[in-house]
Amino acid sequence: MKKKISINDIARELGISITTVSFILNGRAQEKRISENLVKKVQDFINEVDYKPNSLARSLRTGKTNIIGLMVEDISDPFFSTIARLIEEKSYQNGYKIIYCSTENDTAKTRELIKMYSERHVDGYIIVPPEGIEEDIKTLTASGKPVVLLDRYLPGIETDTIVIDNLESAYHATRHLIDNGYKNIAFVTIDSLQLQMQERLSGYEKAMNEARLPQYVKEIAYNSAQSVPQITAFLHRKKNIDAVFFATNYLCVSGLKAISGMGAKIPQEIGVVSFDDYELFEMYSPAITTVAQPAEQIAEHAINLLLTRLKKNTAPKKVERIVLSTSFIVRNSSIR
Amino acid sequence: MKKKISINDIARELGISITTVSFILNGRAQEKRISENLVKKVQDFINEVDYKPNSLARSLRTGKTNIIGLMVEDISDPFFSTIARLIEEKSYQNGYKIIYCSTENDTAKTRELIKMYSERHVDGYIIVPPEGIEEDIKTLTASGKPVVLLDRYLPGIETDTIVIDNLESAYHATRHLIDNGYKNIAFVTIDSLQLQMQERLSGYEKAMNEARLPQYVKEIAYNSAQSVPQITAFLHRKKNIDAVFFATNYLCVSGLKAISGMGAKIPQEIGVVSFDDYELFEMYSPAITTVAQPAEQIAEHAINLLLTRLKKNTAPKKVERIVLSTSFIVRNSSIR
DNA sequence: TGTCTTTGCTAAATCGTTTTATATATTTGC
DNA sequence: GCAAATATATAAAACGATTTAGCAAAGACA
Repeated sequence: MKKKISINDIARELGISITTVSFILNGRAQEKRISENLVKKVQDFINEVDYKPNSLARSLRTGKTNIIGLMVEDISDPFFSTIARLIEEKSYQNGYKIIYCSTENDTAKTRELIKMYSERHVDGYIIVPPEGIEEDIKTLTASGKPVVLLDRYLPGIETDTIVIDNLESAYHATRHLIDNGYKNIAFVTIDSLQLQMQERLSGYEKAMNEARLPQYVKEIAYNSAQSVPQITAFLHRKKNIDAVFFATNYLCVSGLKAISGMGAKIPQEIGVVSFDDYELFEMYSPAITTVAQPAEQIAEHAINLLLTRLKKNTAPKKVERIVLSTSFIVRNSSIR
Repeated sequence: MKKKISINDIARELGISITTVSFILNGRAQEKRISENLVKKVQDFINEVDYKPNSLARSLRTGKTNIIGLMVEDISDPFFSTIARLIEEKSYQNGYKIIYCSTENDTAKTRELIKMYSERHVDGYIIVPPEGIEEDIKTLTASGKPVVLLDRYLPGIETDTIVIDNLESAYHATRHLIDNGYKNIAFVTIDSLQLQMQERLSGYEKAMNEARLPQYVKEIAYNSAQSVPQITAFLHRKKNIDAVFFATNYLCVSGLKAISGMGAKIPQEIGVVSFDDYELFEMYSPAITTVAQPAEQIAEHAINLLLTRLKKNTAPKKVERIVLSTSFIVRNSSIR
């Protein structure tokens, strides 16, 4: 249990002041006209004893922690974990650490987590916001901390946001089913007022209206343990449905269980398309057609925006609102 | 950008000393004989202005951060993310926060991460250790920080460890294939000296030896992008193989791709069993038989052990070495 | 009345940094 | 040769908490 060495020890050991050591440590030696001789001596000593500044003390003094708080819906969801990994990597290269957590789309939990992050003095936030968190985000930005929102657009919040073109993507996916001859296409989504979900619905509606086809929308409670029986019941009730467009990957997983449980054949008896790609969809038989979000791009934009805000402490001149487009991956489940 | 309130502000505002405020804050009012009157006044004020102590300052002074560092192999692997979630939940209930990261089984990266955690002054560690990290772990425990190791046993390291019974589990899985009439059973594993992998191999060997059956072992490099073609080539070369036991879930995923690419029928032409359960295995056709690790138990034991060490700052009297047993989930892929 | 306890509170040191203001030599300019 | 400029380094005040040691007033006891 050896004692950690401090800047004081170094100064005492070398018979100089801690101010000098601090300046050298922070690369301000030249600016502060410390002789090269002394700089070398200090650096050598620091290397020798493997001294690392105490980050707590430093943060306490400077008010910066070099930590970014990342809040996604569910870190075990492949879509979000991919994004987290990419953001983490980029942050490290820029001297920032990431701490992440899952909101589970729970407003109260998210509120708690924001509070916790703020108590830990993170320098900036990247958040996939649940419903009803608007005020907390506002408080955050008002406190001067940069915030980048992902995946969802919150009307009335003046902060950088990165979303995908949900309406267009859903429209395209629905059209694909229509073009493959499906007529009674259902849209299975979650019971959420989140704008991105509404837009996916609008995309579906637009395509169906254009084609003058009947619409079947089923809403499932988020995180419901009953999603499989609920979807099964829905499909049983509407026997003429010949295709389903699932609004998220986990809904589709439940849907596949339901369809398989009913013994229906994909794609002959029922066509399937899902939002958000997933390894399972590629390996399932038949492979599932999906709308894939550009995870790399999302991560890239998010961290770049945040880093820009962190670098220049000036208030953002203009809020950025980035809309990315998705790619549509056609697999067997939607072709007949 | 309003200023945060400090303990100083409170003391000044109420015309008392910060010492008093601090005592009340830390629940030592009674012990320190602060009058109930004053306690109430201070607490009311604190609630009113929503004061939160600065955690950096507190940690700097106390040397405790109330943060646990969790390092798993890959946070996007369902096995590890499940464990992470469980550990996180339990920690919160005990006033500890978790920060986690993925080692990717990379020794150098892990070393970096340990250093980073140590610089952040985490109070304790839960680590899934890669190969060659023994010395770093020793340094850690020597520095007095409690460390709990998961999933892998490191010989010669005196610290609490939680593992599963790899040999017995692998033996059981192999026996299952033998009992189902498979004769030429291959074992596909990673090229790692990690003890848990060696034990899985031993379990396979033991069962095969007992049954006097020929052994086919294929090692794939960890994180190899070539795992699918490598497994394909292996199966092509050894045409008589009629079953494969995969040592990890990601190897099995690659294996399924290989088998599907070759057009072989599971389980008629080739039986499959995997270590580590995965949602994909349940949904695959046919569903894949697996050895499932007791994630809840692992998480529970890990956090309990660590919390015990953190509570009593006394040095551990005796290191705990917990061996948990797995459950074997029989699905279609291994029955004929 | 004088001493001893108890009650109720606080001053000041400390954790390990950064940063502002300042001190002391040494050079330069003229 | 003297003032001004420059080079080199430092003392001390923050940052916001915890904790040790101790002080004054009031009550208890003889």
